[in-house]
Amino acid sequence: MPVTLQDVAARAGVSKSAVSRTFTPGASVSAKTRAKVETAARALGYQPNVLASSLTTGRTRLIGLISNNFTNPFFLEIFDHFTRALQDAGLRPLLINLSDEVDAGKSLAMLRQYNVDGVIVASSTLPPEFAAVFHDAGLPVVHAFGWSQPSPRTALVSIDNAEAGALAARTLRARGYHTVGFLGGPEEAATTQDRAKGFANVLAAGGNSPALHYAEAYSYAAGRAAMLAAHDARPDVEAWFCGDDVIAVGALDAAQSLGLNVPGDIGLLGLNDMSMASWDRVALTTIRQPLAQIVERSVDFIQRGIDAPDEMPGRSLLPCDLVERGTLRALP
Amino acid sequence: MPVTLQDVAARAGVSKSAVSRTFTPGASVSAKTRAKVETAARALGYQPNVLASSLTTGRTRLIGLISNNFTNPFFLEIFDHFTRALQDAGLRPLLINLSDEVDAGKSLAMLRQYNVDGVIVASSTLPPEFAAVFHDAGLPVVHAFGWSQPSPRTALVSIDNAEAGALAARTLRARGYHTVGFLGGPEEAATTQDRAKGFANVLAAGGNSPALHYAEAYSYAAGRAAMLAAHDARPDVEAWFCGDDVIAVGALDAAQSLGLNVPGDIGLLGLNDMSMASWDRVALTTIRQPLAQIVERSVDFIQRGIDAPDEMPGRSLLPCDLVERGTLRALP
DNA sequence: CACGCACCTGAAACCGGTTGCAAAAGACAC
DNA sequence: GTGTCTTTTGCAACCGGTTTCAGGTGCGTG
Repeated sequence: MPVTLQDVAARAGVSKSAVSRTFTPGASVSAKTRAKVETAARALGYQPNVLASSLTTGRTRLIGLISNNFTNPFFLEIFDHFTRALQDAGLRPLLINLSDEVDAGKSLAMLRQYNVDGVIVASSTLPPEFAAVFHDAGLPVVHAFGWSQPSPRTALVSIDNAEAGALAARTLRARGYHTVGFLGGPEEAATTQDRAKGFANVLAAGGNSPALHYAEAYSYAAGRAAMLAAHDARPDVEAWFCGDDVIAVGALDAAQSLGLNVPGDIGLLGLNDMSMASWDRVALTTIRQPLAQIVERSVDFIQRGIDAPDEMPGRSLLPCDLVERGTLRALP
Repeated sequence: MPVTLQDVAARAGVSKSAVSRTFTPGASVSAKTRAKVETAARALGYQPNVLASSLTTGRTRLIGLISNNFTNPFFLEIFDHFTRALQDAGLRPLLINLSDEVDAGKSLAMLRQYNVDGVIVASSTLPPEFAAVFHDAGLPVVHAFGWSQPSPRTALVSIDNAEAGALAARTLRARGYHTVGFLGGPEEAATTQDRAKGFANVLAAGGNSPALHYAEAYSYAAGRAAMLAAHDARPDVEAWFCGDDVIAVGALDAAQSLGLNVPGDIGLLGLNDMSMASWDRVALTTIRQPLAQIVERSVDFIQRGIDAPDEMPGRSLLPCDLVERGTLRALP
């Protein structure tokens, strides 16, 4: 049913090779045959079969997009940007949901069956070693939104998490909060540790140290539960830097249910600037991740990894900034 | 670098065919050769190349998952379910973001290059004709979350939108709201019209007709703007049935900014039951779409469409139910 | 007009599998 | 041990492309 190279060749009265070359940039075809082929192709509605050509070229233009974060609304924005950016680069995302799958080997097998040209791991909770598995299998990998310590071997695009933590600490201090805490995401995640470290370092300079609590997941429910526990343990904390926005919203509602006024009684600071943070009834003061740039850079790195596999994997830490809304008191 | 059928055959001391047959369910291989092949394959870490086999079988196990709704948080839940369900069925989603692309032909070309086995259109705003384009190209199509009038040719899984509208009307009436309105999503969408119709029909039975207003998109900002305009035009309306939850949240904040108390001064009813609807500070009363079942059924239909292309496309309208929260007054 | 050269072109091999076919091997009954 | 029937097996062709290679074409030049 679908029209093939052969069909076009027959109709144009040339060989398969001629047709193939017409569609291969940089191949040697005369203007005349090119014209003949193009007319025939148009008439037949010919679409080259990428999969068939991948057999010989070894390129599928397929990119595995892996994530385990399908409950965090910020990731819809991430997917939106990634799908567009990949499409614009002529690549196609094969979306892999790792939410219940912890085994990197298994997803590697899935992706190799499809000969993907590269892998983008979009997750702040998957460990660096996870991405390394793909690298060891000879695939270009970019870990986006991950940890920020020097990476073993894979490309990385992320904010500087320690710097984000530091920015959070400076922000809270500038607003006169003395006793502050970190209400982080999953404790074992490298990003969480990086943020905690940056946060604590700045406080240490002033002779303080933060209360540390962790939510079990990046979700509203986990954030709410963590805040209740954290406040119970440390009712003296005046402001919490939350692991991310969705945790912060959970914390916000927990505070409300405890009868605490935000930002009067307690301050909350998020991270990400997901779209809901700007809803009036949320109005979350937060640290913005430069989403578009992280995605753009990631796709750029993946392209480079494909074109020049032996080059050193890139590494890019982008700056964040503060978005002032209503959950921290104003600067004095 | 990657290990091929040939390598396994050589190591096992058998022909390529034997290896191929070992991995083809239902093929005729003796237990002895099967064992030899399996040991060799395991030792080499062999992964059959789906793409190569697709050349002869015509099956890629790739499914195009098309959506244009990357700003509506409910769709993250949809993607979560779809990716899992497809994975469980041994299929892989090729995610296509149509947000800026209106041309069905162009996305068809993209998908044909990859020989997808089928297409799932997950969108309430793309017109039925859009899905039909894929059908005409000979691809199994399922339109999920779409309109509910008899479909031209493609499979459809959705709620009964007219019935959802009717349920909304009955719900508002039972709570004593007299003058009510529909604050729909994009006016041209078939789903919007279906919901409006069902809503109006029930009211007509009581001799009433609803105020009708439409948001320009399924987004917070559009919902907020639409509510401001709608209230300006019809300040007498006591309760609005909103096109979906994210529009409803926009409306909720608009009401707040107008100094209206919800549900005291004005009632709001959503549709979808997205996760944020249950946030304390949202607490949206809404009509729940049976997300998991819609997805499950869609994947089932796609499988059937692949296995038996000539069968009539399926059609499934699933029931919704009311989730009572805080944006409508209680039953008397 | 013959020669050299750059440029095009088609035949054929190949990518990694599947499958129809005919021959080989086993199973079974006698 | 033989004949027949059923499995199992390998060969070779094929899926839809790409690419090497050798030969063909057209051109400018001496």
